[in-house]
Amino acid sequence: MVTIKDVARVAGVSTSTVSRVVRKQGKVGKACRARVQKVIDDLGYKPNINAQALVSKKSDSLGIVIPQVSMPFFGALARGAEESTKDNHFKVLISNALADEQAELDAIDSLLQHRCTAIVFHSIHCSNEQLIELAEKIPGLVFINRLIPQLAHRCVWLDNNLGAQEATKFLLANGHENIAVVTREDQNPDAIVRLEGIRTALSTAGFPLNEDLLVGAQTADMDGGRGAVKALLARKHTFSALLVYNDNMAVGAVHELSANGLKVPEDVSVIGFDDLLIAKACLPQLTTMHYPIEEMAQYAANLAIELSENQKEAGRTHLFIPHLVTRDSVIKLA
Amino acid sequence: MVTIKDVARVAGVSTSTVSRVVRKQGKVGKACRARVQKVIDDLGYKPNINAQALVSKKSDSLGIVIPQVSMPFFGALARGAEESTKDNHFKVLISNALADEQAELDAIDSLLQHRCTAIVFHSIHCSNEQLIELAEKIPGLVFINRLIPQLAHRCVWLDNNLGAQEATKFLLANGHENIAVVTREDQNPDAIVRLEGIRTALSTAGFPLNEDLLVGAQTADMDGGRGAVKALLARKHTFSALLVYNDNMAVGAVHELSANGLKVPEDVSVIGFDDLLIAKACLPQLTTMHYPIEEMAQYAANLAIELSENQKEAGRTHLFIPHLVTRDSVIKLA
DNA sequence: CTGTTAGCGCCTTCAT
DNA sequence: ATGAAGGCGCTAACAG
Repeated sequence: MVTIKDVARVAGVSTSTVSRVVRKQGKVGKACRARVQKVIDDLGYKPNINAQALVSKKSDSLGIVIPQVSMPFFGALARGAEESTKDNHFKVLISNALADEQAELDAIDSLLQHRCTAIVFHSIHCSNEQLIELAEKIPGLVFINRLIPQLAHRCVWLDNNLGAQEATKFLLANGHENIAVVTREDQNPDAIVRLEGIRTALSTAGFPLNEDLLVGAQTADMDGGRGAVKALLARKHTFSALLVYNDNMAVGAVHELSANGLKVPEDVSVIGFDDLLIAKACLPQLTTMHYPIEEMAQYAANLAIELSENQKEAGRTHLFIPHLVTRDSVIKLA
Repeated sequence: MVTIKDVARVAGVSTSTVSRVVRKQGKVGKACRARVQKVIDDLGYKPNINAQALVSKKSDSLGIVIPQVSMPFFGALARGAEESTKDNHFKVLISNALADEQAELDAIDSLLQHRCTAIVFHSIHCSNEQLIELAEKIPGLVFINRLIPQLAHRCVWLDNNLGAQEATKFLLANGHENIAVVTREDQNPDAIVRLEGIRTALSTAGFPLNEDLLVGAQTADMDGGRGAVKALLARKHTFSALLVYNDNMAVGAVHELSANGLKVPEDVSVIGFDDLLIAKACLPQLTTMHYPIEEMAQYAANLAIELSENQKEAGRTHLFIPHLVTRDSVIKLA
């Protein structure tokens, strides 16, 4: 590997000068700059990023901590974050932390060891208190998909309540009154908020949620959706529409309905949440709430970088709004 | 950030000693080691990875270059690579390079600047010559999903020909003789090899491919699949089964067939390739060839790390074999 | 404008 | 078994 010294020697200047032309800052004579640049090109010199990070006490990496890159939702998140690094030459360091609280903490730790100063954190296991403590230590830490009241200006999140209301209202507007709801069984905060939104919209419209039509899924994937619908059908209550926590579960729901001879949307309308590829792959294509996770991640990444560079925290809020994507899984009732 | 000096001072030893206990190598007195370790724990000392990389001239990062993390196939690849870092404490540095040759080269460059010595490269734009040149410079560079004959021991790839034959034979075994094929229009090497496999299997069985039943898709996604089937149907030839380049396209194909009143698998059987989540989301669930990309990536990552550490190249070959996953999109003809 | 001088945090001989 | 010294590649004052 050719170093700055090699360039300096060949160009007949000091390393400082080379450093200056590399980073295009500081005053360098026109002729001199050209000469050095030529040597740099000729030798194919590339600065050692580790050395740069060492001396400047920060790296040019944006860290992101998510449960799993391979899950489409988080893949999209990673993609969005990466998009924001196109301009500034940042690299994305991904830390997967699916397991538990400790895994998340370790992931952050590892990023810190790399002197990552800008981090986007999608935490599902840590407590608000823990996150607040972390945030104090790391100015460039931003939370995504989570609202921590005391740290609102460092959180980029989605209005799940509004989204759920919107979805509900759409069903209502299409004449559905017997609406079944598939939520998550676990304590997932998003699930709780969405369910609240659903209840609100339903009550407001004068059709309060029939608790017999509420089922919980054990897992937030297709299997979970199938299982929940199976349980729902076993109850033998009638419903004309199904409001599902997310697209994966919704697809599972469609499968289970179909396996029971119920056609979507003719017999049952289904609406999802997220708008992942899977929603378009489903037949009928799923009507769903679009979750702008890529944009959110890009925004969060920019925010993290900004915060890591200028300490001052902009007082703005970072709330995103989902919107309805109408496809083929919801039918208008006569 | 607490440094090695801080630990040394508090523990009353030299930095060398601390360094020794941190890396658990070299001789250190039992009592001394315990004392130092305690200080390390108390202070929460974590070595600065950039400094380590600088002095040791290599980083603990595994680089991977792929077109896009957000595409499920590559997400799975990233996941596999990451899996291999669980043991050794490596971190995964992802470089997305979708655009072109230059983007791929830049991605490698950037990894090199980080002193990544182990790299898994999924190249779709570079020429064999370019890759061979790179491989000479980077001992820990491994190619995935691509066979470069001169570099076979550095390539981890899939037997696409065999896979395509297998898929074809399965259709044949189910009584299908009029088999339509949806391939990719571009010069994608995998597409070429798979098509060869299909031709071979078909000819061997005595039903050489009817060229009228061969269509190319413009893109390798759902839309591409739809478009290709649309074109195929316009030709008004009969066929009982559809062999599609990959799952995304196959799902598009199912949609287009369905839009034309053709039911899968009753009217037309469909088989895909990859076995992504989307194959299971499709209704009917897609019968497809499982592409063990996660295992392959994990293997490739291990190989890259191994090669980067011990120069000697194991003379083994790294060929993976896809296998059939039978689901609901293929019917047995009477 | 350009060069000199000090480190950044860590590891690696080489002494002791 | 432990410490001292030097240097990895680069940048940041400070001199000229």
